[in-house]
Amino acid sequence: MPKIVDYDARRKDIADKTVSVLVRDGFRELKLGKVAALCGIGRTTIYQYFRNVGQIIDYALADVFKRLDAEIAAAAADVTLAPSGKLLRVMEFLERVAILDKERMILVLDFLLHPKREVPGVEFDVQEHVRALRVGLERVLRAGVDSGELRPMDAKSMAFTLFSFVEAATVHSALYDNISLDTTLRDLRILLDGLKAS
Amino acid sequence: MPKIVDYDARRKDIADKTVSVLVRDGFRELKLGKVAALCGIGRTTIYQYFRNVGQIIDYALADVFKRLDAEIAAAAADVTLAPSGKLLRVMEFLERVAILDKERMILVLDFLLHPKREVPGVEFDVQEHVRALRVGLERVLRAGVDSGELRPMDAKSMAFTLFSFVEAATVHSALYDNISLDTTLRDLRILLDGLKAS
Amino acid sequence: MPKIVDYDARRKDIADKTVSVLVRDGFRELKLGKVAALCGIGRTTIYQYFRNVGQIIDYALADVFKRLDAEIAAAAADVTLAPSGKLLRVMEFLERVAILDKERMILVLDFLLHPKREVPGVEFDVQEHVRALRVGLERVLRAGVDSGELRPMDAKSMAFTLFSFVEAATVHSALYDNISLDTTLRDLRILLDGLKAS
Amino acid sequence: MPKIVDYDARRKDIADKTVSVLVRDGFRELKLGKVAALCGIGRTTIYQYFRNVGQIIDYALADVFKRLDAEIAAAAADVTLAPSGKLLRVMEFLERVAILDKERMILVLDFLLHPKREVPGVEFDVQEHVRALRVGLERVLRAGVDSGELRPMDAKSMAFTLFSFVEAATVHSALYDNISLDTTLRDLRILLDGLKAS
DNA sequence: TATGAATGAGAGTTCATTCAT
DNA sequence: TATGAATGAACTCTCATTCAT
Repeated sequence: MPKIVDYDARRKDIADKTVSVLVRDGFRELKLGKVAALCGIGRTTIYQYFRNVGQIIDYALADVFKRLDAEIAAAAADVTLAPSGKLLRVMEFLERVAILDKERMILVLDFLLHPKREVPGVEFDVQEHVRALRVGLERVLRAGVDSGELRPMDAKSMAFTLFSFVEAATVHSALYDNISLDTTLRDLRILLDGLKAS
Repeated sequence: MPKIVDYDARRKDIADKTVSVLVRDGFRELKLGKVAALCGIGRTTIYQYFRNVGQIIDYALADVFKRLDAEIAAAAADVTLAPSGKLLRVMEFLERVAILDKERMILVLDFLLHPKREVPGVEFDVQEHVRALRVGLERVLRAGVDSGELRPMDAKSMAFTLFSFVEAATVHSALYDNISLDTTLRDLRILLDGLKAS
Repeated sequence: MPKIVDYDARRKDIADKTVSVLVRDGFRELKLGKVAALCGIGRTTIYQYFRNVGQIIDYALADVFKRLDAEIAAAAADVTLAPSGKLLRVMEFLERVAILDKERMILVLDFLLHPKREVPGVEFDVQEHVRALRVGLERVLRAGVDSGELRPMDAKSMAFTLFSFVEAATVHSALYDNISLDTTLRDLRILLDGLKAS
Repeated sequence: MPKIVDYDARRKDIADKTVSVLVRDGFRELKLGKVAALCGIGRTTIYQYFRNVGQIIDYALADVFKRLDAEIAAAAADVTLAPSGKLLRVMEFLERVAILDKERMILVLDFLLHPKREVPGVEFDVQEHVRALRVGLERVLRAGVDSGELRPMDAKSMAFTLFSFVEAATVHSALYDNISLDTTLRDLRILLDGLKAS
């Protein structure tokens, strides 16, 4: 019987290291050799796990959005929460990711800034997935407005604005290592409080 | 003096086209061949105007910041304006650039997101220049607070926040072609009004 | 103005050397490095003249058949020759090529033996071109039979058989360097004489 | 003794499939992965049976010639046959192989056309073995001439010519699937009849 | 025995850059 | 000045082969 290796764990490791190199050095400097070295494996071993560079990025992107999608869905389905509570939960989660998992979020931002795909072979449609996320936010907002818990507003536009907040947090955590999650979350709560019907 | 005009015009053209390719296709797809084709010149002719790829980007970045620096300096030096007026002028300018000259601003954002330089050979320090810009903003804010025109605030933090606004505008204009400059500026004015001492 | 190089001459040189390497060492040992070395140029310079390996082979094959086609057409159109004369001219030409330009003919034979294309990217359809050549031979044979100059025969089958003669000559000149063109041609003439109506 | 039977059977299977891939797709497309897939075994299992690719080809070539050598030897030793009978038996056998076992014969032809060995590591000397075969033919011819059964001839040259017949049959069966063995053998018999002393 | 894991060697190919006109 | 020619460096990816179970 062959060597026993945790296939999925290694896939994840390769994808993580790829994102790291990508974010630290930029797309132009993404060399599989660097990734392999970081993983402690041979350069060609990567091809046991991914067909090509594009597939690694695809995996990383799908992985990010799987978590984001799941959280939004979970919040939406949480019957113990009023719309404002759902909103807070989702936004806190996004901020948390933007600050704690900043490399992945920068990757997402890269693809938003360069729609024509940074790397040939990447099939994942970041733009579309972000749009879907925003629609999820919108739905929560609208539910709050309908129930009278949130003040009347243009839900679409507000979803947009709330997303800006996440983007800004991503940019800032890229720029400054010491962004405080607590402070950011406090600011967020104040902002969201303002959305409640008086 | 036709030659000199031609020379500088072509340098600018090459840099502009480079930024276009970069932003549209991503750094990884930046090929001098594409740039030359867009400029309608031979591939190697580029080397008559720039020593290498890094120098083209350097030129483009320097060009952006020359305008930004100049505007901030001009606003600061404008004796006809009160601090709040200077602030408005600077911020309006930045928003305008973010929306109307979005490719250049995306380039700047790219370098902010990837500090280790997207292209080897680029010497221009974007981080440092952005910091300088923010310090300029801070100075205006502090002057306003000191003169009593603006309400007391943490100027440093506020400069930071105001910059977020510009970054968000850049991301959004990358994402959506039809960002309205007017709406954005109106929102900006409301926001800045809130900074005035009552 | 750029370096002056005889573009077509170099293309031909590259194709010739490619065929040489191919025939001497086999398809598996066709390495562009070897070809480039034989041409006295850098490995990557080849890509100035051909898009990829397949294109080189395509060029070589097209080149062979251009000559073969031209000769068959010329013989067919030669009004000074009776059918038996045309037949002799064509067959002598084919034998001559098989012996004097044996590398190119071995290349053709390779593709006949391995219909699924030896090299990915080769588009030239050798089987079809050989078929066309045989049809040309057939036409000449039929004209001779119709005019009464040649004895009645199954033209299709005879064209086939005459081709075997060329193939055998190719194989033999591959095997033995000292195949005598004169002897082969003499045998050929005797053979073709037998086709004449008594 | 199931294991030993299995072992040899699998060696043969691997060699057969290797030849198939080789002949169908060309040497350049010979990948052990394809062979393993055709055999229904894992890619690396092949190394339980052969040390490397060259050894597989060696085995296949040796296998072909073992049969050819044996048949020639058997015919030569067959005291019930006159030289012309031996000749017929050998030639019929060769034709039969050329048509019924065409893949193996194409393999042989490949090595004749590319003396420098198609695959590095192959040690089997095809040229030499074919030469030996021809010498065997020659011996039979000479015996016939000496006994007066066959008409006087240059045995060496005639052995050569008879081989051409086999080569042509191989090329043709590669080209056209529906080569008729019966027709070919009938033609062969007529041809060989012509060698008999009147 | 059988085979997944792992990898070094090496191929084709691309491209920024230099050369030469 | 402008640019085709030329190429070295470097990258992605393939594959035979070895390792370890």
